[in-house]
Amino acid sequence: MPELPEVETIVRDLRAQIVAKKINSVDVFNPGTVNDLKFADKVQGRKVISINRYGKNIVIELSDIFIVIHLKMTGQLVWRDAKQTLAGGHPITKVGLELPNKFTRVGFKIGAGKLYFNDVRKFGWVHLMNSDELCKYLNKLGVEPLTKQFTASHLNAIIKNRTTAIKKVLLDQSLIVGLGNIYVDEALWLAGILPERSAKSLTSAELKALHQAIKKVLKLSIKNRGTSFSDYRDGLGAKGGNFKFLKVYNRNGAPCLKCGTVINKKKLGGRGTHWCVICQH
DNA sequence: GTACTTGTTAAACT
DNA sequence: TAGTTTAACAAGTA
Repeated sequence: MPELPEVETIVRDLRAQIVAKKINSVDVFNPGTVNDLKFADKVQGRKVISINRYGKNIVIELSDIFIVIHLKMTGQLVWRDAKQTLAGGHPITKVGLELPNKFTRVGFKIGAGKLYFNDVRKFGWVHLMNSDELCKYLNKLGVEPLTKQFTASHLNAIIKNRTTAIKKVLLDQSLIVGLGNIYVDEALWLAGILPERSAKSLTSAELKALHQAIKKVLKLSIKNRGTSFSDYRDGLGAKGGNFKFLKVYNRNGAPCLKCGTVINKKKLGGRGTHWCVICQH
């Protein structure tokens, strides 16, 4: 699922393709994906000024308005150049990779290429916001974990009065942005902390370990261009390479990479949670 | 037919 | 009031 590393990868890919180019036309294939009946009319003819990531949100800045995109679980944002080639310039020869397809919800013609928003489950959205609406929306988000604002003491302030499970706190986008089910499990394994531990019960040493682990797992995945299980694709339609670097997520039944004990899986807060009974306390 | 997958939020709690 | 919990959303896959 697209979490911070995946969204960051997409934004970097697209930045090289769409900035300073004009949006020539827009096709809204699924009206429920957008928030404005005149979405296409309002976007067509404008130039892309910038594209940035805020948490798991993608913000495309136009002259006086913003396109805000959330991929939720199965959303994709894929660029196709005029030659309709895949990442690396390879021409599309495989059936099923043509775009738009039946899951394409919005299509943009930008410069000489096309940008497709695909989403199997229709959870994702493409919204138009003015600067006031964008500010109000972004103000609800918590700290970015890869900025210098995210210090160990900041993390301490977040967890110190919370009795709920540390995993749930880390998933709360109003506290810390960008972590989803994959990287929370990875960070807690790396820090040696049980996902169900009460947030406020963490010791000072555990807090520091967790702070470092969060940054480490996110940076590793960005380096590997994100984790692809099924739906995630980068901005050019290719899979990410971080799957084989995962230490616990989706490794239930396999040996722990620290101690060899079989990795467990159970539901916590309605989410599949993976952990090692020996290494995490 | 049923269980399962997850990011976010609204609503219902304590 | 603030923190916490749960259900709901959607739709394809196993």
